[in-house]
Amino acid sequence: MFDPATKTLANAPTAATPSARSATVVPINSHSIKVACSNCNLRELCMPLGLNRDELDQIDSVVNLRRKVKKGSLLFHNGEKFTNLFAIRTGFFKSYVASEDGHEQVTGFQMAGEVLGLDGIASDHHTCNAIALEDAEVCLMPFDRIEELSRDIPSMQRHVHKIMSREIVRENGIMLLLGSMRAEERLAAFLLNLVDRLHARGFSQSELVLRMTREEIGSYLGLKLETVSRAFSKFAEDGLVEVDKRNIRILRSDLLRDIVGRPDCA
Amino acid sequence: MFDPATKTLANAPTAATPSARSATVVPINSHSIKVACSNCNLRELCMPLGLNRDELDQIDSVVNLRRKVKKGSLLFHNGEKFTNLFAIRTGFFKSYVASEDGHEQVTGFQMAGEVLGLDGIASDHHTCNAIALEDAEVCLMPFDRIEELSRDIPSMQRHVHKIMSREIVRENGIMLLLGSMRAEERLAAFLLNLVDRLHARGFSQSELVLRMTREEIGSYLGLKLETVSRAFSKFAEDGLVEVDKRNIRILRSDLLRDIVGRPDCA
DNA sequence: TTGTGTATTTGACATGTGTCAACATCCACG
DNA sequence: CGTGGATGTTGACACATGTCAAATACACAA
Repeated sequence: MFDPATKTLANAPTAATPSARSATVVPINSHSIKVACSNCNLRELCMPLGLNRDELDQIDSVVNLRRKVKKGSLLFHNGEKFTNLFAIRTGFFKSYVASEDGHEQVTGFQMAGEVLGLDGIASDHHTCNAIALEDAEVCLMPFDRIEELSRDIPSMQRHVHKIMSREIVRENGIMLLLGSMRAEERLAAFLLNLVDRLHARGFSQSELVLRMTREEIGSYLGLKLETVSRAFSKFAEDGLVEVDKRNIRILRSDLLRDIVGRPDCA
Repeated sequence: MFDPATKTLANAPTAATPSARSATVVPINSHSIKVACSNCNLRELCMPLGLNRDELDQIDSVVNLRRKVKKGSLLFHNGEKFTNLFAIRTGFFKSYVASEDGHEQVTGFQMAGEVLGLDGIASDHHTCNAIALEDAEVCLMPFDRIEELSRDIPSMQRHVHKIMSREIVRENGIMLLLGSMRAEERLAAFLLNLVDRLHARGFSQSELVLRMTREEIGSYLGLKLETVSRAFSKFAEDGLVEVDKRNIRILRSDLLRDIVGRPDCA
């Protein structure tokens, strides 16, 4: 039907040396390979702007470990001791909580430049799980070092606060979605949100590849997978999107926006 | 039927001088009235423990304004410039977001010792609204001063981070509730959560007075007010609670817990 | 290549919750 | 001491979404 974006989520080189494949924690030698925050092309997404050379060096000295996470494996899990925040360099994650009876509720999907693990600060232990939906690489940010840096660098401190507040605001939005929207409104909001975030990372405004199953979308949106599937079919039928499995092309984002905005437009 | 708790939410003296009633912002003279954080009986709820005299004095110098908020009036609203966090001293609030079409989604109910306004940090403007459900008094905490303090006092810094993380974790729980629970499970979870928080403040483990309408409960839980009412009636019929308007007595918290835990126990 | 399991779509039907309406109750206020 | 509006309860019915089932397509391993 159409040619979905095949570009990987980050512009970072994906050709990891095969010999390093098996290691899960990779120390970075900042002399040989310049892979520190200071020259990371995602810096503007996950670090404050306007830092001077000295401040960047301080950050580099804190964020110097990477971890590769294979598709399907956990980055952290409920109950695990909290020590690091994780900045996603490449790949795509879902975070979720599990209720006592085993039900899984997806609480978010995270992509390059976003931060995982904020839930762990409250009690020194993670309260949710994060799993890679595709092969991924994350930067480890030891939280006590982040706090030290925040004390030295006010813009860093403000940045950390903004990241946490942003997550609170995001979840407020999800509560609105879960509490008052109907199936098609939810899916429309979801698609627009995803494509916006991808666009901010240099991808198409209209094409996206879903990294998650219908069931995972449904969990996130408080719907069953069949309902998600039907909503996709409805959108396709109405000419709002083209759907080819997980390849989505948005044809009428204006109409999708209308659906989100007005609860009663069928 | 029974005698609901009539005690006000905080143990602080409620007899404000009538002359001060009209003022909305009341500067505190720490010499004449000792009403600073350092001797506030809610300190253990909203400030870090283990601070020394000097650190407490620093906090007192930052948190020195109070605001009275009459029942039904806004503490802050969407779009308003963010400058302060608010610690609730007495009273009860709801926070809510509004969608474009006017729908209101309650995002939380806050009581004494809890903090409001964290949503504003992300963009320097509030993104939700907070309204007093009963006459209330809050302490104003200028956020830039809080950040200064956090740089000087590591335990203060950690405390601020924990408060924000706690909010993230709370909202994760609400997402689980909204995404996967049914009406009675939601209401049971809601009641248990409320009574727990009240109990932590010295109130009964079994009796509570709801400060919000059925409609507000419904908005928070993603239900219509009639559904909330029916769920209350069902609980009463089954002998789990006694319901007399907004006065609730929990008779079988064990069974309420069962309802929350097991989705399919009718 | 064939086989096996996962993911997705679609249909038929069930049901939980929403919608609408009537009524009861209570509080604020004249 | 009434009275009107907000709040809460309950019933009848509608409908959006869940549930169950079947068919298809695809990915991946043998």
